[in-house]
Amino acid sequence: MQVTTPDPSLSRRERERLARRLAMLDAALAVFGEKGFDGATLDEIAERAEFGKGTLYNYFPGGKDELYRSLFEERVVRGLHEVVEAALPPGRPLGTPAEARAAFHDFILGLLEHFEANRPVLRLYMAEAPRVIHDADRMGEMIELFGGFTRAVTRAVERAIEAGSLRPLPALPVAHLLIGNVRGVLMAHAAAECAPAKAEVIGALEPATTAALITTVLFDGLLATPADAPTPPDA
Amino acid sequence: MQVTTPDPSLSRRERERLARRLAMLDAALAVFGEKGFDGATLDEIAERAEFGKGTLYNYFPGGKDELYRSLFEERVVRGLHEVVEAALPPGRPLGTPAEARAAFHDFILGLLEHFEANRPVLRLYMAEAPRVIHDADRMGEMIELFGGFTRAVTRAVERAIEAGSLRPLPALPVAHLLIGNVRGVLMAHAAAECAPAKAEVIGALEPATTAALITTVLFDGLLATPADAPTPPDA
DNA sequence: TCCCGAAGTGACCGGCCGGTCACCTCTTGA
DNA sequence: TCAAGAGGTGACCGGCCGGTCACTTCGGGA
Repeated sequence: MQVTTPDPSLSRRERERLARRLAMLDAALAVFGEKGFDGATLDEIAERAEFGKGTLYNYFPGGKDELYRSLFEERVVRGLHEVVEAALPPGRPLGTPAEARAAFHDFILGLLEHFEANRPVLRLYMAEAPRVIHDADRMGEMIELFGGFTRAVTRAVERAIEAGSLRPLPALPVAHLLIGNVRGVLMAHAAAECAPAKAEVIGALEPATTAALITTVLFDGLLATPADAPTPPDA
Repeated sequence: MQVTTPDPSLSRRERERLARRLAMLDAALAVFGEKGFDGATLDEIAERAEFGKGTLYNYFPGGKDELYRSLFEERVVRGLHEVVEAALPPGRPLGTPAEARAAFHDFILGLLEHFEANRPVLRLYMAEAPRVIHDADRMGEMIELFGGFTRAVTRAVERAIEAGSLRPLPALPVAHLLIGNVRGVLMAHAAAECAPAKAEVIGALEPATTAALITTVLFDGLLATPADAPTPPDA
């Protein structure tokens, strides 16, 4: 994640600044992820980033809030965008049911694998995003931040509906459902990781299996059909 | 809610004690719901409940934590149980696809209506439950608390699968998906209520419409079928 | 080599809040 | 009527943490 191409056009000074900024964001991600926004302390973030606390304010004058917002912009939301751009680019054909199914399956799997590989981001997303419910301004910002992602998914759903490969349902709520299903599974991941002793209540969670299940349920439906005997996509 | 049958078998003293306890829980629910666990102060809870702060410790010796846990047990989880008991009792027939569809539709609608009528509980559930990710012990308790609810839904799914009305998929993940879909919509409710200015990004949210949509997607699937023209269950 | 300013630092401050406890009040029962 | 104690109270305490700022360090140019 955050491949940080060194970009030789920058002066040494500038590159150093950028690297330090990233180190601070890394530390902040780790601490916010472990302790949550309120539980995290700037002292601990500064210590892990190996900078004095005062230096944090050079890079993030807005303090804790700005650190937090930057983390959401640069780690959480950017990751979501990368996944949707990879799996559902505007050019990807969705004209047949099989194409639509494959594309959304890739999207679901992409999300699962992305967060599998970025646990601290997952924890931040799962535990800290809902926090903003308590603050209308922050909630507004958050909706705006995630809006681009939701819109991209919605557009893909619209295209598939217009092409006749998906049922003519309202696209926005369908996109929400798609995303919500993955979010639910990711929440279970995070919970299982946090309390491994109770993990059996949650069930198996490999990305591939899970993506197959979600795709089956969402696209083919739960109801039994005559074609059921030759359809064993479960674990 | 919390109908609080006065129960004449109790002495006046005991009834008063119970009433005060409920008043405190009401106040705590309101404050936790508005400010979140960390943002809520015992002073404000005590003030709203019209008791001195010290009195809180007579009723909830464990302080803030116990108040919080009691709220989850007595408001959040109890509400979920009531919904599942009403819509998916062990005796309800699930033998045909139509029966299964109807039962789970009732369940989904029941959840939506329950939280529509209990906004503070909704806010607590949505914003504060994920907080426990940062604490393995609390997460364990929470999983245990919600376990009964999940198990009840899982059993209903199992019954429907055994009866042949649902596809033979693993029941537990399917139950998670069911619950997760509703949770996603409820999250959108909470978000829209918090930042009404941005609500258009989220879409319409009446319980009946939403329940119909979720049921259609989950049970019939998203893929277009030949029977699509005569199937307009959208808003 | 020395000077200067940009960058880094961490001790300190002020406010906040969970929890305590010495005091008060009000009921009860004799 | 009054004594006793159960129950209620809120001022206070101690610790914590976000944010500040006077001081130090460092690098680069003259």
